[in-house]
Amino acid sequence: MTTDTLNIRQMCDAFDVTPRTLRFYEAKELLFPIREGQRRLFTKRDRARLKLILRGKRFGFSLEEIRQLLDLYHMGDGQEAQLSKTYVLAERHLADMEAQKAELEEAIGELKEQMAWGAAKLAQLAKQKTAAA
Amino acid sequence: MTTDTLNIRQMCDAFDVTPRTLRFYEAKELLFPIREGQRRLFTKRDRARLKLILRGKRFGFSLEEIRQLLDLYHMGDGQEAQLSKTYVLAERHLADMEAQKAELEEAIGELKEQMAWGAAKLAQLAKQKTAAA
DNA sequence: CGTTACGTTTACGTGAACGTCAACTTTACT
DNA sequence: AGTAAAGTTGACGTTCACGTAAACGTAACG
Repeated sequence: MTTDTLNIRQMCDAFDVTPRTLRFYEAKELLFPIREGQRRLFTKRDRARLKLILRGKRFGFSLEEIRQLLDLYHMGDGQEAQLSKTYVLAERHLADMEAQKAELEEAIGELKEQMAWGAAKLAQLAKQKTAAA
Repeated sequence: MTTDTLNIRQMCDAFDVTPRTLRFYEAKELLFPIREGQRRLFTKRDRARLKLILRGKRFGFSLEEIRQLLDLYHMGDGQEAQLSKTYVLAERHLADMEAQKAELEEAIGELKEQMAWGAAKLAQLAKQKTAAA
């Protein structure tokens, strides 16, 4: 196997982000690449985290929210207090996502309705054109 | 029936936004309140649009994207060219939302897995405490 | 008629999430 | 040894989506 770590360019290509973004995420403590001399090397863990970061962004979470939530996916074998605190956060997060899913389904339904209406309107216009010919 | 329009304060209370936000949305041509003298009056149409705006925001769309999409829900009886252009945009929007829904379902699934793991860990810790007592 | 409440415009400020540029190292060739 | 490529650290700039403060209008109330 190759080194199992990616340099910044490989990481950027893999996730379609800029170096600036990765450095920024590191500064914000969302990623923790190891260093080889002065250069960053992104581990498997960083890749997993970045995937979650980008997903979180798509769902409209801020980086700060995401930072908190990342711990959910890295629930180490900490002490009970920390673990249960994290668990509570996860519950909230889950509820939020399920609410969003419901809203999304509603939105999709409504948009489809509108589109059906538009399609009908277009068909009607097409018919008029045919009749006129 | 009362006037069927809301002043800015009523509108803010109804949607939990600030006056600044409503004025900002008007400046960005997302809302078109009518004027009574110098004051804004928000119509039923504005309420429908604001609902869509806030929904769009929750799904991570920018205000500019939302502005374009708002026309989808107000597909007037325009001419065919405009109507079909709008329709195409709607198709893209729909595809985007369904992709997001899929991603969301995946995320929910993964989070649930993590939570199950965390719950097990917590149960285990509780058991240890019981045993120690 | 003053003032209080509500709204308005104008304008500058702010936090988040990067973009961009300059100056510098380090490694990799030739 | 020279130089190009890739990466690094500041540091300032930018866009979006508003917040916030100042100065003003106006309609109603005591």
